[in-house]
Amino acid sequence: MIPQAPIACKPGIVLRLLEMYERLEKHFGNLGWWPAETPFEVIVGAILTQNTAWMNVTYAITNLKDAGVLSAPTLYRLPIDTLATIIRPSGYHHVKAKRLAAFVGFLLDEYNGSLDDMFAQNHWVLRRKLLRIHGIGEETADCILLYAGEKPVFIVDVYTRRILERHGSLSGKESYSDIQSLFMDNLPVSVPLYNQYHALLVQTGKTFCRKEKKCENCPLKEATGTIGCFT
DNA sequence: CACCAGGCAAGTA
DNA sequence: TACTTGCATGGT
Repeated sequence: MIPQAPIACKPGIVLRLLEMYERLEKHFGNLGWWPAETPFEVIVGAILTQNTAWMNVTYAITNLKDAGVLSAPTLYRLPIDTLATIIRPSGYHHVKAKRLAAFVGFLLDEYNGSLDDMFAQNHWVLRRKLLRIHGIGEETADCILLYAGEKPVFIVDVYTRRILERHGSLSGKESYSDIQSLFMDNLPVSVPLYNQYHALLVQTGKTFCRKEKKCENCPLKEATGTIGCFT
């Protein structure tokens, strides 16, 4: 179950965030994110899925597995154009090949290729290091920390923004950090909770809140209005 | 056929 | 700082 909420929180907002979570959880059940077999595969998927449909990412990851190069040392040895060809189905493949190479280079240079060593440090310190890697921004860094490293960091993505905006809880001008703080200051610090909450928001976004779709039958349709904070 | 997907960096004003 | 643009494939 959900641990106790943090001390420095706003109870009204806590209740609304938890109500939203419970409605989504009841509708979708446990989504079991991240869909990957290893932490390294999580990180590769996090980079490949940038602004890209997940189905296309699965094709690229299958290609990497078939080629036997889904590991840091093998990826690092691969010529960049060869890597780009292998991940081509995920789109932006020349850009993403460089981004994968940048991360793998960082991992080998700084931690001798060991993800355990990389994650064996304060995760906010690690977050700053990840953000310096070419191709890793805030969302990708947080995906790596939460889903590969099991660190309690809340992920903000386009669906998080869109869903909260449609419920009148955001003006649209908030920064990534503003929205991340909205969740982290008002929810218990919990890896399983952050894991499932983000997965639920993405699933809700895909199912009910895509650009072309209306919000019919959305589990949040009957939910209370704005969360507050920014409106 | 048009539209869009689980971002990010680089360029411009 | 605050926009704008390029990057690209495959499903619906």
